[in-house]
Amino acid sequence: MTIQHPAAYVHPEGARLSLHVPGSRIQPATLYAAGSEIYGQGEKAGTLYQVEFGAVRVYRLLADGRRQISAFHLAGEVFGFESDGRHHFFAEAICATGLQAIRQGPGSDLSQRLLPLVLKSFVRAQEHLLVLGRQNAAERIAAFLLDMAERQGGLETFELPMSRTDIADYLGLTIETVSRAISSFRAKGIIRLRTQRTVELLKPEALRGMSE
Amino acid sequence: MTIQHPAAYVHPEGARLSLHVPGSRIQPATLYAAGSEIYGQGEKAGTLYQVEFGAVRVYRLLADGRRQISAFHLAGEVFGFESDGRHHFFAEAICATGLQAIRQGPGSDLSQRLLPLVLKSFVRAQEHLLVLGRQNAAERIAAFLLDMAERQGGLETFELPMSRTDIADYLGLTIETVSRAISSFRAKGIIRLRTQRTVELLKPEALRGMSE
DNA sequence: CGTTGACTTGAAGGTATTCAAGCTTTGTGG
DNA sequence: CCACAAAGCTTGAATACCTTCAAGTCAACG
Repeated sequence: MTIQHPAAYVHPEGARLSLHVPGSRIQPATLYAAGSEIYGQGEKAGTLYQVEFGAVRVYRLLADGRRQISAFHLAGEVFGFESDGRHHFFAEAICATGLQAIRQGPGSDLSQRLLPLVLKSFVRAQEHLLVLGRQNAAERIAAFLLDMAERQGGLETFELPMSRTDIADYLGLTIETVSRAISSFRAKGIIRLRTQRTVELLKPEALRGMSE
Repeated sequence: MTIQHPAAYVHPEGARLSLHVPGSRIQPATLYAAGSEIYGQGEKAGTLYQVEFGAVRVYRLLADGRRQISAFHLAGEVFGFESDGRHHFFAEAICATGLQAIRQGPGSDLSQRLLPLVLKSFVRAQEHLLVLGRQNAAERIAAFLLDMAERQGGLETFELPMSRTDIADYLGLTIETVSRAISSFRAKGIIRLRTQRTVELLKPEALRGMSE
């Protein structure tokens, strides 16, 4: 309902960094600037990506510009799965993001390792269906904040790499409704905002009580 | 929002039929009566199912009874994927349904064949996110009817195996809203109902125009 | 310090829900 | 085979929640 497909920012397409993230293969990561496109709807698929750092949004558009973000991907997570050789979605870097490409050599035993990753993404999507289909605005925001906290190590203070507009398009709400729900949590002493995108969970139980 | 988890009907658990569906392995199918449970949340997973005939709903419940159906499965389709050995969802037969069990022998090359199936389910779930997050009631019903028609061979007349309540819980609406949208399509001459569950598409283009 | 984009807050309006009643279909027992 | 009951579906009216429209505040950056 909100945003036009943003024209890709200028970004160092193909720029390569040598990164040594612990536990990762020692390979160069590709850097994507904030807002740059990783792949687009209709493009040929076949490459998977693992997030080294930063954050990615995967989304789809309706003809009139309404946007649904189906998933955010944070450090460590793998995305880029498609079913018939073509991408059905767009993927963009939300902020400066390093990606490790995983080539799908045909006939490799990669599918053995891929299956659990795809299954995890699938279960996550299904659980998000419950949020979009059956939860109200406050419940959606509560579930979202808890999910973000958990995926960033479970600490009580964490960062939101994405804008309110992104959150709205992920949760099927408007930016105003997102803002109001967050303000309401703040007024009730459930959360505190160190900055607009730094959240501190003061009463996580209160959020858990809402999201189920 | 609607339904309590229905107590499983009496059903011939383990009853076996010899079916010879063309193209399928010649193995006995298990018959499930309307409303009977195939698996439940928390149960040990590991078995996949292919629908021989009938229809299945896969869903999740909130503590207060709100239900979200994440997918329907019709003849030919495979379901039962789970990510960590436990089912996160419930699966029930909607009507009398025959299922072919696919055992996941560990270490088999089954994952090679499974991957495309999981990917297809994943893409389907992601596309449903767009419907739940960004489409209004009429658009949801339009998309649903087109999807049902297509999955039953693309004919202009097809059956809805599920109740209005199931449709509502799949589309994130109430039963009344589903009924009103269908009535509205009927009043506009877009569809005709031979019976309450037999739909005839008079102007499929009109529906296509709504769902994107 | 001024401008731009992101975010917040307020008020009015709209779409879907809730509550309620009536209708249709299906199944069951007499 | 009919009558009745139960379930499923439809329709109407009032309400609620979220959206839309509008204005104002805050933060980042040149």
